[in-house]
Amino acid sequence: MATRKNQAATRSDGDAGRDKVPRTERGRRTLRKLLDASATEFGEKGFHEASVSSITRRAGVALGTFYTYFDSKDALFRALVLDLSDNVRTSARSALSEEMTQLEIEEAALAAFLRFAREHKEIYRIIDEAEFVDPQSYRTHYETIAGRIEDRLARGVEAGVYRDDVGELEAWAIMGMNVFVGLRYVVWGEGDKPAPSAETVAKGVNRLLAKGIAARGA
Amino acid sequence: MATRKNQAATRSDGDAGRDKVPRTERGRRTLRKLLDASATEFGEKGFHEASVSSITRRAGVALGTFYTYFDSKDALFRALVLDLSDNVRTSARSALSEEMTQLEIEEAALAAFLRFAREHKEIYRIIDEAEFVDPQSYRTHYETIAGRIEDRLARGVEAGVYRDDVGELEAWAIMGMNVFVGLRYVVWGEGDKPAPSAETVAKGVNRLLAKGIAARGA
Amino acid sequence: MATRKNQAATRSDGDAGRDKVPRTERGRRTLRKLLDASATEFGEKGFHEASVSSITRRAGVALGTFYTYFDSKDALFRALVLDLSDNVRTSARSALSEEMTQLEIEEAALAAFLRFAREHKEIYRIIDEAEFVDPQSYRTHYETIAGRIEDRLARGVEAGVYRDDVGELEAWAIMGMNVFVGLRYVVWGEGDKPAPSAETVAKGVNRLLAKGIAARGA
Amino acid sequence: MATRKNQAATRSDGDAGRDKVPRTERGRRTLRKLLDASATEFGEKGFHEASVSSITRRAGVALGTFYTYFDSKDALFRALVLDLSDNVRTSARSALSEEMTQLEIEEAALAAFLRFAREHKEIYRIIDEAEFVDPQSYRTHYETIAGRIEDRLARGVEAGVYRDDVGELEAWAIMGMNVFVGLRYVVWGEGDKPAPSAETVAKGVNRLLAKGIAARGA
DNA sequence: AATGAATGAGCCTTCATTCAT
DNA sequence: TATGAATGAAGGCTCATTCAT
Repeated sequence: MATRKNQAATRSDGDAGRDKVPRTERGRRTLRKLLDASATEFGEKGFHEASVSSITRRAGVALGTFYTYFDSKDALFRALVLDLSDNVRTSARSALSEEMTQLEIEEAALAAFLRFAREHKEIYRIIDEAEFVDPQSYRTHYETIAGRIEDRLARGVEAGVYRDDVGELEAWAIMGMNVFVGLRYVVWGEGDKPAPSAETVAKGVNRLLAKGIAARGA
Repeated sequence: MATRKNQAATRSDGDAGRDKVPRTERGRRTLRKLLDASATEFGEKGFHEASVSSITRRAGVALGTFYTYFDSKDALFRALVLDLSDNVRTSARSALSEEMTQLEIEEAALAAFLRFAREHKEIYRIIDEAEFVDPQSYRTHYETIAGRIEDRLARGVEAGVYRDDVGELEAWAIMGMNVFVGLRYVVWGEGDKPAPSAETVAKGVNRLLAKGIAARGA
Repeated sequence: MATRKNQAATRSDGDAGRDKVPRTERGRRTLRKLLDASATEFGEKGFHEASVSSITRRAGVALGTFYTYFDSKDALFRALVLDLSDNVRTSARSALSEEMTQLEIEEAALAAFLRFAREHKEIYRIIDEAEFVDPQSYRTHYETIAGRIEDRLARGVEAGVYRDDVGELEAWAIMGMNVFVGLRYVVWGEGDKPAPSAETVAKGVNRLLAKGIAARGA
Repeated sequence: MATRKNQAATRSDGDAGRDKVPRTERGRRTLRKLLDASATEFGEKGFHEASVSSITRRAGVALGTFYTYFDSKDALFRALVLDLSDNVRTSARSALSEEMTQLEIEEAALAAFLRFAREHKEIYRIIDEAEFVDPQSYRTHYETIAGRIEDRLARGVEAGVYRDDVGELEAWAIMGMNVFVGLRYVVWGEGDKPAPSAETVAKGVNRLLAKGIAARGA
């Protein structure tokens, strides 16, 4: 059949499909509106329930305009995951300083993440759904973060403030703690009483991280 | 349910849609085939990519037969999440014994979970996707597990083996560690070298849990 | 991207994609209705203007029913071309008899084709459009017909009624004459005066075929 | 035009939509680029698969520029068909001379057409597709050619070199032969052995035309 | 209980054409 | 004249669910 190149042939991963870059100022503004609208839409409805037409409606542009900037709904989702990953990193990084001890850095990083998540609750749904929509970026997202934690641990070992056998396993454990306390205290909140502050939660986790839960004499 | 707003008038929430219980032996066998087939299908494809017709094809029954046993695709998914939650619990419970110390219990529980996940890798995808398909069962799943951990922590505090200020926060942190090391070492594996055993991973996490990562003198 | 197997991946020619065979009597009736409706629709509008929904409307079935029997609009078109090729052949064959001379056979074949085209004017549009929709079946259609004509010529040579150097070239020339007089006198007709009968046209072409147009003495 | 019923209110037939004539040298160059690009594009993809944006990309101009020169995709197609018809005629005419006999003229005309088609294979696809895109120009194209052949036949009759009952029917038959041997030997070629020359094919067809295929004594 | 044909709402994507600059 | 962003109607296809047998 030589007809229709029937709708988006499932893109093989090798094919980069770089989203089109706008050449005018107006184009840049439209692209921004689409990205913002889609973050909200995906956060509220999840990938499958989200619709391109609803996204363009939110953005206040015509349906077809979407395809001026993205090859497909999938492509937009991928762009968004990258964007959010970047934002998390930037936001965490700016909370750290050279004068902190390694444990303080770890605590500050968690607090920064929790504050970010408080402002961008949709990040949980979007990242989590990447497991199904784009497994590669899901895996990359967590491996990247674990890698950064592991690097920090290595510096702590070097500095003699951490046991010298901590490594990758601990990095993944720390990431898991951070993600789940964020889910519990930031995304789901308390229900009745006010949610504890990001700093309170971070301090509690940091205590466990530093000393464990065993009683002194045990 | 946040999925397809199908022709069927949205059922009011009160209507539990109890799945039909088969009355004959033949019926019981068909139901079992459907459940097994759907676990595989959902594990491989995720909820949205999975299709009822593919599930019935795997099960070797006609499409229409599905609706003799389940009200909807969603209902099947819900049943599956409950089933898996139960299985995880049973499997963990059987690994514990009265003679263990609290920390040993915690370690054994994690090891049991990792072994279970090794056999049922699909559990990650299925539970995770519940966040989108049936948020309530997703939340309930994790709250239930956290609750069980918290109970064990309370017993440890009572017994004087844990610091007396550990509680819910620590329970969620522990659950997060467990989930993420499972994701890293069981679901994703090593790539090159053989994945570490469930016991090795559990021991490593338990050390962090007991003593933290700070160096002795720090 | 692991999502939607995005609409009919352009089928590679190797993949047969056999249309689904109905298992019940009702199914056979529905399939027949769809084939008839699509012949009319394609004949009236051509492939691109034809729409699946219009075809199902004509057939009096629901849109989705179409996909119970065909993988795609393309697949239906392919099936139709085969069907028409078969019908042309059958109709021509039944007009021939063993007692005819080779030239009489050739004339009878053309007359039969013209009568068929008179009843099924859509065949021209459908076959012609295959050049664009499914080039392979277009080429196959004409090569098959030319092959049949060539075989008949060979028999005439053997019998000594044709010059002994006629062959493939003459076969294609004959097919071209037949197709174009069909287009002129059957499909387009006369406008004012009544169109000549199939037999009249066939006789005229046969005279050219037998003796050419040169004057006796020339 | 049988294509897209676009937003634009269907233009009444009276409005010829004369393509805009460029006033500057730069304009003339742009128009030429567009025409050349579209001949290639339509030849490669056919009308429906061809896209205005691909044509402008080939031509190296912006999308919007297209509408400076043509009212629509259809208008461009129509212009192209006329252009090709003209080219065929010019090319054939230049191959004929006053000294030739009528049969020699017929042979030379076919040879010239075949040579032209060899250089412009796209002509087949474009003319054929006119049947669907612009039926009027399709019909006109063939009626014009048949008319020219008929005129030549009349001259042959007058000169006494043709039987005196040849006329329109023979004209259409001749055109059909010419078109189909072109399709067979020029457009599709041989596959393995080199395609026969235009002259060889023309000579073969001319023999059939002059004397028919019946054996001498038959 | 089982079967499989039938239903139709829903949504992604294409692309000719318009328009503001 | 040229540019390229914006528009939106249109249509192919999917698949959960229903229904007649």
